[in-house]
Amino acid sequence: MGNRENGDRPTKADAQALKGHLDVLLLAALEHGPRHGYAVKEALREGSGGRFDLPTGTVYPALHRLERDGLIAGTWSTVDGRRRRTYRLTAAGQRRLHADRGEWRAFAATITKLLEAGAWPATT
Amino acid sequence: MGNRENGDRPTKADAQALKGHLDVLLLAALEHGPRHGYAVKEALREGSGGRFDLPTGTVYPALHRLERDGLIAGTWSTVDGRRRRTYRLTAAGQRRLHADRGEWRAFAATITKLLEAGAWPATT
DNA sequence: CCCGCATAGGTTGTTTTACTACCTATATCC
DNA sequence: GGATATAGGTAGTAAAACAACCTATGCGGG
Repeated sequence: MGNRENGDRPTKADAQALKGHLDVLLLAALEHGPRHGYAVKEALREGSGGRFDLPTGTVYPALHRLERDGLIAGTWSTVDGRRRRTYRLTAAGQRRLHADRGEWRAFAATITKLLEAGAWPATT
Repeated sequence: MGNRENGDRPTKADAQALKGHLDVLLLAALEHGPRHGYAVKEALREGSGGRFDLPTGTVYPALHRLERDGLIAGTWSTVDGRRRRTYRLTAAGQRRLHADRGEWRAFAATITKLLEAGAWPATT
């Protein structure tokens, strides 16, 4: 048995800061049309310039979670003998994406303000 | 006995998305002079417009972690009979702050690009 | 005088989340 | 025949933030 030495190879150890922000990215990846799981993973990698090169152990469970919560819907198909689960955004998923996008803007703006402008109350 | 019904009151349940980004905020709060733990917590709350009103169970362990890692240094003092642990940024902490600030910029820019501009590879 | 609140410091235990490390299987290129 | 890319997973671990507790002092209102 075989590819024990292979598995996944994340290489760019940078994506650990995603914590609460992975879901909104996955939803956004499906915004302009359905993709299958592996294609979502690849789109995230390419679209981020290699920054978010996530292992399958991160992407697949996250997609299962989103499907369980009714934000995306998946259907099985077979292409060239390979099983594919193609996901599309549900109406609830679109609403969540819209809301989370606003959340991200506010969140990022707040952190950026504190980090860049040094907008802290007086030290005394 | 007593204040069982009090404890902490986070009110704005918004800070759970901080995940990987709390440390850099705490370091930045100490950039322009030392503060004691409670003052760091309050500065974060006020400086964020109430967005990051973190419970003590989040702030104190995080400060302990930063101190353990040598990024901040704490000293005890007593003011009006109240114990205070005042923290200052170490040289290592300043370097980390500088590095993490750059990390945040890149991270935020990547997510914003994917969310706002829809910079995804073709769905096909 | 006592109560509650703000200040100041914790701790314990839970949950969520991403990651590491595995595993199966097919098609293609060398 | 072997490696790699594609395509799907799972199990177990580690970290981080949170909820819920706890102690203690000073001060203001009733």
